[in-house]
Amino acid sequence: MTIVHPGEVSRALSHLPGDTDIANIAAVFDALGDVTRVHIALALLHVELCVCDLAAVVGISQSGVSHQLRILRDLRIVSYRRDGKRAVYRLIDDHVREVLMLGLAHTLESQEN
Amino acid sequence: MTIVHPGEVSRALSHLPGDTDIANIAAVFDALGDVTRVHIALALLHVELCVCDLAAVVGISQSGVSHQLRILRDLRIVSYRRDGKRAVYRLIDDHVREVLMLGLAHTLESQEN
DNA sequence: TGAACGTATGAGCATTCGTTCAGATGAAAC
DNA sequence: GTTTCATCTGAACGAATGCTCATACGTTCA
Repeated sequence: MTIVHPGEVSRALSHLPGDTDIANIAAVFDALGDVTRVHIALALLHVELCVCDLAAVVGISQSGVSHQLRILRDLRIVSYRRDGKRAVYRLIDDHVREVLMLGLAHTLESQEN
Repeated sequence: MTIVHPGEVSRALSHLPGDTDIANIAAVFDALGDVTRVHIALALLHVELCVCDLAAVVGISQSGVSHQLRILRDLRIVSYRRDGKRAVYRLIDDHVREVLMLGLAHTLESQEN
């Protein structure tokens, strides 16, 4: 396998993040790349919700939601506060909100053809 | 499993896209949620590249790149033009570029703590 | 303290995914 | 036509994923 356009290749390489950064970016998108997890994230776009309410919204077990929330927490997509026995989750910042809305916009656009 | 905050739940539900839309949004993020595919997409941020040059950049076989490009094509993340025997790929629009850069920004921010 | 409730975690299983290998398709040059 | 080269596709296999079940943790209230 040979390089056909060395100039373009080195231009591409020069703007490319390091392997660790690429892996982290992939991890963030992967976290949102699952129906259950985007469902959770979209549900949190405008309100905070506790785990059992999230389970009701997305329609899987409380345990399943908790497992997915761990992934979203680890990737700094959601955060939570304790309210007595409850854990109330929210999106971590407007940055995440923006990504979600771009994703939504992208799929709505794609439907037009 | 019971609903604890009916008001918040219905607020969440009222802003939620339909199941099909949610699945499509998840599919788009999932497409970018793989190291190889996001590597490809990031390589295309500023240049067009043919398949074999992409293989050189991301470091897997040309066949593997082609398989992943199919997924990115199907989800309207990349498009391509033919140049003789070659297929030259590019990001489909600035929308996608914006999503990628938000993802990059998010991971760079997360590193600060 | 002990019971009750919401949440988190670990194991196990079915399913999905990404890769390579081998071969097919299609375009250009002879 | 045939050869060559770049790309695409299908099969197959190991690795990773998401769910449920059962159980543990931690907080509240009696």
